[in-house]
Amino acid sequence: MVKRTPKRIDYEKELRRQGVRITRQRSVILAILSETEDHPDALEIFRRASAEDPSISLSTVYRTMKLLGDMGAIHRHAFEGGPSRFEHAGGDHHDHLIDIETGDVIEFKSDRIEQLQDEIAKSLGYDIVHHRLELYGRKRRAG
Amino acid sequence: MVKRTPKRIDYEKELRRQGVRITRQRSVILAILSETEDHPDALEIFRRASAEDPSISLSTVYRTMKLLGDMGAIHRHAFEGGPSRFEHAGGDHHDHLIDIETGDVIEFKSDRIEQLQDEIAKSLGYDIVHHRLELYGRKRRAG
DNA sequence: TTTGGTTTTGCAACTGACTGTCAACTGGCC
DNA sequence: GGCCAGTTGACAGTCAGTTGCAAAACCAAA
Repeated sequence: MVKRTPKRIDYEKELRRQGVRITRQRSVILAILSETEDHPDALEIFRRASAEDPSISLSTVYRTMKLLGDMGAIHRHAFEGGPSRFEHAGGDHHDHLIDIETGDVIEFKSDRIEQLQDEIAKSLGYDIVHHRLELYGRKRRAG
Repeated sequence: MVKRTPKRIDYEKELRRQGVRITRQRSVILAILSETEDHPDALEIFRRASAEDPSISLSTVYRTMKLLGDMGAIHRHAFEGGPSRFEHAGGDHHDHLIDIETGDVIEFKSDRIEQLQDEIAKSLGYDIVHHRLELYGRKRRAG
């Protein structure tokens, strides 16, 4: 497995090209998403956005996350027992290991697992459209 | 991968042994769970239970699912874009392939994938407590 | 078998995470 | 700068599930 390399993307240009109107609110949210390395939920994004622009509403955050999800600019993850968390879609595909004690999310990738998934789906007569692989674990105590 | 063998379990005795009071409602729900081969959600269980005992309430279904989940008698699956679905915990561990057109759930198992997951977690300094692997796919059109 | 004291239940009100409605506002092509 | 479809904030509504409470029901003990 391989840790993903951070990557700062210029969403605005690309989204504008796709006909998306870039409002002040969207601009603020996009900046937050492109800068963050973690996986914030809507409320956290709202909090960070409010610091930039106190007039922004939570509805707008939700609407924007939905829009960006549909445009493929971000990925939504519904980890167990919590609200959806988001990340920008810039990097290459990866899965997640969630620290059940801290909620931290670690990204990993395994071509071998992906390949096995394809084989399994094929043997059952299916084509995979997408998948979800999440490991929930606890940090090993040293010693 | 291997399809799981159906298995009818006597929950009542085991639960009673663990100090769980077996009420009329729980008995009905347990019978439904032990007989079904699919992955019903709370509302569907409620519907089936209502046929047995019209006085049963949806709250009781939810409460019972929570209790049985905590006792380890059933597994709860929160597949994408829908309510939790349940299955009895009798069989051996498996993952799920969800038909995105019909909602059908197919069970599969891959020791190789499990093994790779363990290796990945270990290499990241974690012990896996549990995991979630779901393939979302479309049936391949013959021809 | 009756009793008694927890537990559990049904109902209804509540919660969290969104989604929809609508009048007011505003990007961005002209 | 003007226009106007697209977007926003406020807030009501939805959906899945949880919770408070008085009444009912387990089931261990007598």
